[in-house]
Amino acid sequence: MFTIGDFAAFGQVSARMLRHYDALGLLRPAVVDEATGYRFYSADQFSRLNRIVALKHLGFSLQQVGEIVDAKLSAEQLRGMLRLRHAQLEDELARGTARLTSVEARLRLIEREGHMPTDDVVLKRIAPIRVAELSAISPSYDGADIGPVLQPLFGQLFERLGAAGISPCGSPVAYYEDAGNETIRVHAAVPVDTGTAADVDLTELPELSQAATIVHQGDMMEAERSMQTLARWIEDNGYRSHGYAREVTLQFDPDNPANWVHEFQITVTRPS
Amino acid sequence: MFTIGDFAAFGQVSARMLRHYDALGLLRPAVVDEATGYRFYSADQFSRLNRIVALKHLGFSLQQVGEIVDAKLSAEQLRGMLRLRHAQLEDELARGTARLTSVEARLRLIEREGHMPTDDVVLKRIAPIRVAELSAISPSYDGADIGPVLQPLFGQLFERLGAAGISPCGSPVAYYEDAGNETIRVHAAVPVDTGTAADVDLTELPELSQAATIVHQGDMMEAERSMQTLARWIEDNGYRSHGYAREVTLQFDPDNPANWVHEFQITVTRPS
DNA sequence: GTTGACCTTGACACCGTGTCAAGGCCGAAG
DNA sequence: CTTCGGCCTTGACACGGTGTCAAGGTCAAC
Repeated sequence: MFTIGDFAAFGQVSARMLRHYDALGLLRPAVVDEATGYRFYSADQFSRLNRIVALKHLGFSLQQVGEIVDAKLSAEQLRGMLRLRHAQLEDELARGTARLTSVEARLRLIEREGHMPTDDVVLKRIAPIRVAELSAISPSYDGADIGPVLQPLFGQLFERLGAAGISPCGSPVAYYEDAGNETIRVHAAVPVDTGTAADVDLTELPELSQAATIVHQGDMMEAERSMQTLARWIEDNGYRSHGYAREVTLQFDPDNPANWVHEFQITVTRPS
Repeated sequence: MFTIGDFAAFGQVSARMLRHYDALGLLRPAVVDEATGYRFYSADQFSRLNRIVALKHLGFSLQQVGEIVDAKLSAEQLRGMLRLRHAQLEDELARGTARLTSVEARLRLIEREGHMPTDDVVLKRIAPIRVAELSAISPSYDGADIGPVLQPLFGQLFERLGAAGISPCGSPVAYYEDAGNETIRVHAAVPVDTGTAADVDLTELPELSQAATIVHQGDMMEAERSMQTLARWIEDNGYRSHGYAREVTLQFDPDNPANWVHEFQITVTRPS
């Protein structure tokens, strides 16, 4: 017979946890002194304790451990739990390595530049969106060429939507497609949830299951800076960009481009 | 200006968390309507939110995130935190892969045997222990040879300790050393915390920084079964045993060996 | 003016574990 | 026999990040 302290010390668990397991019915002491409430454990309870510890060590919750050790599960169910856990662990590991590369990227960045960036890239999923849009051709990818095409396009779009009594339900989005001959097709889109108008295109922007995004503040003439940050992040963190890019207008001030706020979104994948 | 819901949706955070960040002072809304308490966020707060999200994603706690984004840290301190985090992550990863191999080992075991073992191996650290001991030579490693040597040795040991007025402060431990010519030296030891007696050896059993242990119930004649389980576990889980083994007697019943309980301990290392 | 979607605060829950406090029990030393 | 130190008891609170619920206020659209 062991007192709770001895049992705990030998079993490499805290007495607190043994009481907890008792409360959960996971591991009851062999004997409880009726008068004093003292718990006493027998030597052969070490094997149960070890089962619990081992399972906990695999990352099962105490509840799952309880189900497993009390053999409420068939071998088949057990296999199922283990396989599930296996999948979860692989997932965690993948996330863990991604974290690690991110931290390493940060370290490199700080070594290189002596400080941390103030604009931060985050990875997100972009849900599909129904939009109304107009498009046009721009002679090049240069910001100086795109702006003059895009601005009036948005102007027209809002005008036509207003005329049709449709109001946007989200922030305007611009995106681009290669149109050959060094030119690109510029799309000005705005989310709508319903309604239709003859003179705008209704379409659905597809989901971006993994997009690297960065918030750019200020004039689009300086967008290059943010795009570079984004590109470097993608490379440093072991992703590969997939070309498809969007710009979401979060704040627009016709009088002062310095107040503009955009989010750039680029789909990325992790080559493994 | 965004309401909390919009800001949350776009930033891929829950509104609950935005309120939480507000409470922590981590991200205060740009405007709070005095009359209604409504929070409003400005578009340029997305960059702060993104910094927070990105840092959280590296696994920093909200408190650490706060310190980092509020630039309370010098670049040097920042480097320090990142390096620390880097080390932690590597640790976690190592533990994660160990877990994964353990789960895989379990799966193999269950596929092989159709059920889970009831005796479970756990890895522990064994602290160094001061012991009083006697030793003798046994002709072989065979349990049938060792028992008859070990038993009287323990008898003598306890007798001499009793005579010296010393009482043990832990469970008896047996361990073995190769003594050449196929023979082994058998040690019978028992932990003591103080006192000395001329006719026993006082020594310290060294720490075992990583030992695979299993609890064996019953007669030592069947110890082989548990030892095999242990050996297989060690192999399946990617460790290598290091020869050095101990047997701790957790329960001893002179009348009925079926009631005996021992723990076997073998030092292991993880070759990587 | 009604309705439905959104906002507010405050609270409780999860889980595994540490820690603290107030008090009881036990064994050894005086 | 008393006292003391070390163990035991129960009960509580805390951590952290997040979900969820309830009760009530606000806002915009119809």
